[in-house]
Amino acid sequence: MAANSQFAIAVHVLTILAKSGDERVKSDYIAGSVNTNPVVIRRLLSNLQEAGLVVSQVGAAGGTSLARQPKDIRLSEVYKALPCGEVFALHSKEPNRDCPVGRNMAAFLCGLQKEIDKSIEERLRQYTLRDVLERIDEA
Amino acid sequence: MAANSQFAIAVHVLTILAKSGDERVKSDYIAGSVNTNPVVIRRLLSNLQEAGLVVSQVGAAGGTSLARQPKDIRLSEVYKALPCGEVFALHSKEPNRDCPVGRNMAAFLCGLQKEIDKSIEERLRQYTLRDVLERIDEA
DNA sequence: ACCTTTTGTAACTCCTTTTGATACAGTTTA
DNA sequence: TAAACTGTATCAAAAGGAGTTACAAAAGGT
Repeated sequence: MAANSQFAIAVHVLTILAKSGDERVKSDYIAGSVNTNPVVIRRLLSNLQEAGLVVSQVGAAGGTSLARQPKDIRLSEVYKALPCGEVFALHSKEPNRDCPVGRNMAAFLCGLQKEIDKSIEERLRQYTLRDVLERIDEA
Repeated sequence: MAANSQFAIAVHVLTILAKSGDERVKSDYIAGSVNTNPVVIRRLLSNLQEAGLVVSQVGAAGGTSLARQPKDIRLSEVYKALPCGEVFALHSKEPNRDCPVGRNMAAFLCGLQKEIDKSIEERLRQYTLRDVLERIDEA
């Protein structure tokens, strides 16, 4: 359970919201559907709200709904909204400074990380939430 | 220290081997350069050897060297050689079966994972170990 | 106004994974 | 045969994610 499942859950949650249209959905309901704890969902929704993808309302009759049409929400936005880690981590301990290779390795790898992240985002930009809905329904 | 730094270390290690040419390098030396434990290095080299990227020899005067020229080792091969996880994890607990969204979500996300992984590999295929050497040296 | 419902968050435990470390068997060289 | 390595098993330590409980703050209904 260590790997980041936040993106997966986020897509799931957003799909539920998309299906609910303008109706506000409660974290309790979503949690039941995703099969987890409501707080986990609220934490996630908090991130999505910061990114402007959803709108939540507190209080009785509160809940969350999409901030935009499904066709205007790209999965790349979802990905960027979450505090997911990079594809690979840099060295945990800094390499030995006496090693000529180690000295410049970090800079190279850091640049590579950014390139990869860009690739991922480009790929995810091809899908909107509406695409997801269609795939889910036709399956 | 939870995130996977194996890819980063692998590139570092392979660069050291590339710089050493045909000479066999000992895990102790590499560990000193990367600033970690020799066993961590040997575990990693074990993966790289399975993938046919390096050749190790046991016994006195043993050590490891590249199995091919740096120009013939692509970073995508390094990536594939390692048991790194996926970019995002699927749900840890299976979604509620009563939820129509949850039922088909896993299949969609699984396909998406594969697509992303392909993107990463395509990007990494553009770099050979020789490219890394050049970047490291010119910096 | 008050009570209920619901979000937002802090704090804590639990679990998993990665890393680091020790130990030792098996191999090879001299 | 002794010394120097790799290959691995095993364990402890560290970090992070996920699940929980608890509660303050906000909003609606009566």
